[in-house]
Amino acid sequence: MEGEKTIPTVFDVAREAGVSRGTVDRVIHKRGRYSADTEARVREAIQRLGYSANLNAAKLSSRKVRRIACLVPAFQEGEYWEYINRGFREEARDSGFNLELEMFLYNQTDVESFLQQSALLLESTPDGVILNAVFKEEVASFASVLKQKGIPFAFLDNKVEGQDNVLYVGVDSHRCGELGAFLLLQSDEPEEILLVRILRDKHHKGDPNRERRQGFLDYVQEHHPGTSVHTVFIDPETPDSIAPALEKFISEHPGVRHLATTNSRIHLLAPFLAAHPEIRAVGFDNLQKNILALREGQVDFLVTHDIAGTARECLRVFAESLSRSEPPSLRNHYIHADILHRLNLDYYPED
Amino acid sequence: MEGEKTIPTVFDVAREAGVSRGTVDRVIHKRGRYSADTEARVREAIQRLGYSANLNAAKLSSRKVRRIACLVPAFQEGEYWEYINRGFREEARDSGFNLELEMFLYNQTDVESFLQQSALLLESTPDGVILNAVFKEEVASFASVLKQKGIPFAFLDNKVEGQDNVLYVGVDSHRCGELGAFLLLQSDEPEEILLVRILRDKHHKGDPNRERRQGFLDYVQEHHPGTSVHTVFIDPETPDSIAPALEKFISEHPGVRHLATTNSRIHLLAPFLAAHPEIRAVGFDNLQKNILALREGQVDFLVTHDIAGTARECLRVFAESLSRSEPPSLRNHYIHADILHRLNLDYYPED
DNA sequence: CCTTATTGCGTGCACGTGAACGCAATTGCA
DNA sequence: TGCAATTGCGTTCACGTGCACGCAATAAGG
Repeated sequence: MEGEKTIPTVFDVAREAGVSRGTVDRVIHKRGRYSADTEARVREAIQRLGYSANLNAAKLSSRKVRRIACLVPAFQEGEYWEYINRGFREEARDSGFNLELEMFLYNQTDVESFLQQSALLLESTPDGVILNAVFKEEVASFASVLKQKGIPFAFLDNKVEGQDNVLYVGVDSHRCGELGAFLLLQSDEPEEILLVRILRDKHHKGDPNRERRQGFLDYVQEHHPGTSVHTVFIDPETPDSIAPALEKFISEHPGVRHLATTNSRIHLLAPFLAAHPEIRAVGFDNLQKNILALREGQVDFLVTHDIAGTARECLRVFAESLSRSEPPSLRNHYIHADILHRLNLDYYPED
Repeated sequence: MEGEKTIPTVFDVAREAGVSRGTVDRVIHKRGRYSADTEARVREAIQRLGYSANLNAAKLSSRKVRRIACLVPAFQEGEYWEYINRGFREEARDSGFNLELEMFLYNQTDVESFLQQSALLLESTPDGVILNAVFKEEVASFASVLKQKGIPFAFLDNKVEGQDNVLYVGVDSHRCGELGAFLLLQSDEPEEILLVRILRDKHHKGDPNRERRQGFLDYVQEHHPGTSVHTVFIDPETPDSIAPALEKFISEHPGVRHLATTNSRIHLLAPFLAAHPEIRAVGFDNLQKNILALREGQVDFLVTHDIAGTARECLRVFAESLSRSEPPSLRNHYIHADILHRLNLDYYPED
């Protein structure tokens, strides 16, 4: 009919700018060999036509292997970061671009290992980096190095402030913490609740869940000022000690009916919770074991997001921005937080 | 290194089957001009190599326009089906295939208009049909006609039973109804609750939310057997009469503290709910106006799914199956139901 | 001023698929 | 038997992009 505006191609841009297709391509990918004047004309033509590359054609054509380095915590089977890793692998496999992952895994409880892995990463000179900001200062200075070296990077799941124009993909952790607290307390007004912290080493430096926990505490303080939050530390390395420790706490505080964790391992408390059906429990993250605890009723709600899907999304957006040789159009790519309950977990992506 | 299995192409299949690339293509797309023997060899080669077409290349190459007819309820601005329509349009625009939508919109309250539109649809002989099953029997017989004519089709959001090997994309409505009831009641045990039904004509035949409402009622009956459900009908055409009608009900049943709707228009009750903060309210579907009521605290929870996103997903999967000239690999494509609350609505897809 | 880099630009191939075209062999029909 | 229609198959172009290559014009260096 009348609209029928056909999508512009490089050829249209070339014609509009009065140059050849190859020149347009060189400008777009900043591969040099063109004059400032030509660049201006080409960019203007791109603007005017509203051109953007056909991703299908780009993927089909791209023969170059892009090496993406992932600087994330090491993991054991079934842990949070294994899900992230799986998301990365899946996306790399069928993104259409030729992505090659190089994993640099550090120990979350050991700054030294982070520094070591980040040094190794620099040696391998990848085409791009995806990283998680566990150790705030160290990550910030590492980010500066990347920026200075001209290596594009993106934050997954955790960012450091003050890094502008950088992609971040992840949830609003503080808000998730609030949401967890809301779901735990809802219409109740308990005098005391229990926050279980599951840590290998309670004195180490990194704290990936700080914002989430802060959100939880902020919510309690604001909406339930009469409620006091007890904290119990448990060590995931000695699972047998968990139930006794909690039983001891409960015997000392028999009024407690509400429990939460702020990391991803509430499943470790499942045996204890099974023995205490009167305790309402809220946890985070859709690990398979957590889902199981939810399905069996030991946990009431999980606040989560599609972990592997988030990693995929992060790599996808990042790879697209690399293919355009330009920073991602969206700086902060916030992921929706899901409330998971026994009644809506069946079709949740890969539980 | 050793794995390095490269993804097989049509050429690999052709070599494996001892024929040319064109022959493989004709077999895959069932375009005739090949012997039964050849077909067998080609199919076996496809199996053996695990071949599946490169979607990027397919999209790039496909010049054919595919006409998809959508047989769905007519809508006004801001209504549920407008979101669906938007999802269709977006996906058609940037699916990469050359999709051309033809909308056949019928009046949900009028079987005749459905029959009329479905007749018009048949006349236009589309390449595929996406439809919603409002009038069960009529849809079932229409589906038979489509099957007999060899026109592929898919159900969105509502299906009729007994249609095998057909794509369905949507939520588990019964389960969503249960979830809504759970969220409404949670730890409470009220004597009576109010179910508001918003209908233009309470005697018409179609009932798109029957399963959802049934799920709601089933949950109440099973988990709160002491609770009685009152139903009030209101007419969306006369919004001024809504609040008075509900006030009247409340004055007659002063104990009611829980309210739900099972269609998508709880936003119509926002003024009433604003005047009754003591009433807990749960609704369905992330219409902008519903989101607003959630944000402002008149509604406590929405049970929903990404409406436009679901429509996109439906069209995407359907178009892919058309391009493969084969029924979709997954028959029932269930969509996860989301629990929406004031604290997790900010990053929900297009509210 | 001559030789060699460098700059600026155009051309051509490849990616994997869809689908039209063309050609030979076979079949159908009178 | 003769000629057209059909069947079975291979070849070729097009889709839009990335990127290597190649050629001319200019700049750099002796």
